[in-house]
Amino acid sequence: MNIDEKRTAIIFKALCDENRVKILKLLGTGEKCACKILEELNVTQPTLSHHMKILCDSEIVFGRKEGKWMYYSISERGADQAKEILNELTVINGEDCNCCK
Amino acid sequence: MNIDEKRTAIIFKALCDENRVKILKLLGTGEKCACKILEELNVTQPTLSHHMKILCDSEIVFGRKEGKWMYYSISERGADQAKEILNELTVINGEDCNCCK
DNA sequence: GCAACAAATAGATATTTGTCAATGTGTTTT
DNA sequence: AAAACACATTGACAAATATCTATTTGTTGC
Repeated sequence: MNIDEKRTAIIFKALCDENRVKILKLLGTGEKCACKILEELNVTQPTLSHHMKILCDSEIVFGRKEGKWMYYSISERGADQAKEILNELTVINGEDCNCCK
Repeated sequence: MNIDEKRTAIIFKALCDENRVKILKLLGTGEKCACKILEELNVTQPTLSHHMKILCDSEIVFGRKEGKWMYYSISERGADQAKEILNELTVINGEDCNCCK
C-alpha cells in the first residue's frame, strides 16, 4: 500500500483533540445520538457538530440520520483503515543509516 | 486500560500533519539522521526540528544524539502504545442507543 | 400552516500550529 | 582558539482550529 499523506493527516486529526477522544470513548459503548453525546461534554451544540464532522470525515465514525436525530457510531471499516495505516507507518523495513558516520 | 485524553491527543498529533507522515515514511526504511530527512522535505532546518520534537513527544519516534548529529528512528514501543490506544478507542462494547426512540 | 425541537451553518474571535529568518549551543576539525 | 558544522531555540507572522452566539434548515406533532 502507498500511503497518502493528506488523507492520513485527515484520518488522525480525529484523534488529536481531547474532546474527540472523549466522544470516541462514549461511542465505545455503542451507537449514540448527538443529543446524548452533548450531555456528556462541556461544549455547545455547534461545537459538537463541528467535532462530529471531523470524526465523520476521518471515517472512523459513521453518522446516520433518523428523523430529526443524528446517530453516531464507530465504523469498523474506518477504524480498520486507520489501524492499517498506523501499522504501515510504523513498520521498520530497512537498515540503519550510516550517511553521517 | 483507561485512556488519558490529553496524552492520546499528543500521541496522534504526530500523525495529523502531512510533513510528519512523510517523515515517518522515511523512517520506515530505518534510522536516519536529521540532515538526511531535511534533504527529503521542502522545509527549513528549524521547521524540521519542530516536527521532530512533536514526533518525539508522541514517543512514536526516538532520537539519539551522536556527536553533532541526531539520529531518529521509529520506536517500536511507542508505536505499539499508539496501536493499543487506537484499538481501545475503536472497540465496540455496548448496545445500540435507544435514548431518542 | 405553525410551534417545537434537533442539528447544521454562518460569522466572530481567541488560541494553536506551521513556517521562516535570526540567533544560540554544543561538537568537531584545523 | 578559531572556524565550521549540526541542531535547537527564539521571535514573528500567517493559516488553521476550537469555541461561542445567532441564525437557518429540516423534521415532528398539533
